[in-house]
Amino acid sequence: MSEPISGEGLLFLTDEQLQQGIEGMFFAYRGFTADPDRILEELNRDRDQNYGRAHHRAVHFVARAPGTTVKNLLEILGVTKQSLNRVLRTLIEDGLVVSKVGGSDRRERHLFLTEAGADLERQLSDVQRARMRDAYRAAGPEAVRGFRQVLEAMMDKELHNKYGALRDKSE
Amino acid sequence: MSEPISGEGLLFLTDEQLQQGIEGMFFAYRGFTADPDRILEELNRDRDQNYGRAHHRAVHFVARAPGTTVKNLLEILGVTKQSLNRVLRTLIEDGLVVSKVGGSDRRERHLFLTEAGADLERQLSDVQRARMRDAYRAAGPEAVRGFRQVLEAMMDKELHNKYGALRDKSE
DNA sequence: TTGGAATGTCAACAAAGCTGACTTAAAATT
DNA sequence: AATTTTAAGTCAGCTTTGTTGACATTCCAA
Repeated sequence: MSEPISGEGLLFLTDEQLQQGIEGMFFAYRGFTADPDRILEELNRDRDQNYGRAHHRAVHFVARAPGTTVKNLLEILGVTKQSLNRVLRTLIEDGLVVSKVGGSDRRERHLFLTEAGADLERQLSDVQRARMRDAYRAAGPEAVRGFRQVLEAMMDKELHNKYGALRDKSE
Repeated sequence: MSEPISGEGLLFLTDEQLQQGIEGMFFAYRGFTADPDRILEELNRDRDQNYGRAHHRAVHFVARAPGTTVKNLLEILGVTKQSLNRVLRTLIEDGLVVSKVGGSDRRERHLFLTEAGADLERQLSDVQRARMRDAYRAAGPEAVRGFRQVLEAMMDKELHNKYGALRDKSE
């Protein structure tokens, strides 16, 4: 208890320390989603179709990997096609996303943001990045490296790969 | 792009770096909840009342702060009392949680886990801690410190306080 | 004794996940 | 050429977990 972390790279982790990490994730994730949630809520005033986190995620990843297929998006988001389809349908109906038939494989649909879609994405992304930037700055560069390392180690292996792929190609 | 992070404590953060942090949070949170989710899903086979993440969270914080009041739990979880009540009711009906009238203030209900409740909590908590432990070990002690710092900086201020209080007292 | 706080309950609803069954079109395989 | 597989989409129905709003009860405190 007196020396929870050794200097040799070997970790003596108490349950209390792990517990704090768990709760840290819980509270931090709340903060992480709070700002975009607020924007969406305001945007939903006097509208018919309400957008939520699911829409945010879809728009985010379409912005991130323009031309991505529905199948790819399904794998990244980890939801059923029925669930994603409901979200995509409203986004397409509202003119935020367009779906184009694939060139080489015409079964596929490639997804892109419209101007309006990109606008919304920017709004959501701006506040989320701002919070991330503030947190990074408050914690410092060394902490940021550590943060990234722990996050990567916490992901599922397969997701980790999809995440890696996302950082390279976008088609 | 060539020197994204300076050595002087001043951060030059590209949007790409922040974006990666955002996606890191998204994927890591999925990993973070995956194991307890799986246990609950298995447990839900051949049962009537299904438990989900909301039940996990309730049980977690009751275990963490035995005797906590409903009001306190509401603040920590950030949901409405109706939503929490539905979860607590099933946990109480199933004999996982007991609610005791407060001693000093008899309006309050103090919550405790029963033996069975503590058993479930331990199951869920074990796998979650195991993942956290593995991630911490893989990343190393320096990274863990950084991770914690960034998480704390990412929380909302009020939540940060509740989180801090949780680390001290449990009543 | 009256007002307000803490708790709980009922009803209704919405977002976002799920399963299962099915269609259409295109591609791949046999 | 015929069959099977894959990608996408749809319909129906269900669950969990969140939301409002209205209301009752209990009981502390001014």
